[in-house]
Amino acid sequence: MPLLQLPEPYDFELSTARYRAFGPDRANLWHEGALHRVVDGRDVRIAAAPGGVEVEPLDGDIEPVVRTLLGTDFDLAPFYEFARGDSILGDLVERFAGLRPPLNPDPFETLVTSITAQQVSLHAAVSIRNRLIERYGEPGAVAYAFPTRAALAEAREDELAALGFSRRKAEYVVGLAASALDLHALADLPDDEVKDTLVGVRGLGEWTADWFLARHLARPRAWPAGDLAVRKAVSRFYGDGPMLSIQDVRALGERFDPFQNLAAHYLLAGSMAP
DNA sequence: TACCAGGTAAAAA
DNA sequence: TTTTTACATGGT
Repeated sequence: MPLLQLPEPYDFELSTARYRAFGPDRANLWHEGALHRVVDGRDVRIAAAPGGVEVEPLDGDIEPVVRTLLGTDFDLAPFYEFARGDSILGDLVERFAGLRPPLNPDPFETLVTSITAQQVSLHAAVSIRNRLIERYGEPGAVAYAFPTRAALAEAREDELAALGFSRRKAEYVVGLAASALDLHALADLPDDEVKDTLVGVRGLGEWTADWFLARHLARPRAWPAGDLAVRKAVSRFYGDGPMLSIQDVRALGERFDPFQNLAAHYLLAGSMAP
């Protein structure tokens, strides 16, 4: 069985918890102890193994996608060193040692996923997204390939609405898919230009742009201050009672510079636990 | 049954 | 310019 070595520390259970937390995700499916995702039409199975992960099948096209999916881009050592200077964050990095935020390998999928999650609970978002995947995606052996941009560019808004999208969100998804914007080119731009570009697209606001920077581009300073769960987490760990405003949370993120992205994920992890 | 949930654009003030 | 409202589903 092909083994992919991962940097230490790496905690597979912790890092993949997101794929199980809000119900099964058809495109990143947890099945019999392994994570499945379709890469270039092939169903790839990823499971924990001593010294890394078993990946089947594995080749030069699949490896970078799996590495992205497992968040190996993140360099934890300097962040952990930084966290020791903050008693709250220091405690969290000990409790969640080896947690690496999983990244979404595809920019279009990242944005459509964010649109589905706008405003509604993540349980509701996953449910609606799964119906989208089953309707417009391609089934693999276990998981589904997420719908292509071309497939959604030609989708009827009525049909998306029938899947549970609001009329507005159906317009956002089809409009984004049919737009001329080169989503892969965003990877070459600095954070603020990525945000400016995305926020200029109808249906994509600052929250969506911040999570795109954090969970697709793995930008170290990405800080989704407007995210309700981030606000709750920051308020719990650094506030004194009432929930902090978006502006307060945005300002407070400066204390984690240049590790805002990892800090956000560890705070969220700590917030999920009792 | 209500109400809230990892927002956004457009209308109204 | 700032504040309010409509939106749609799933869980509690």
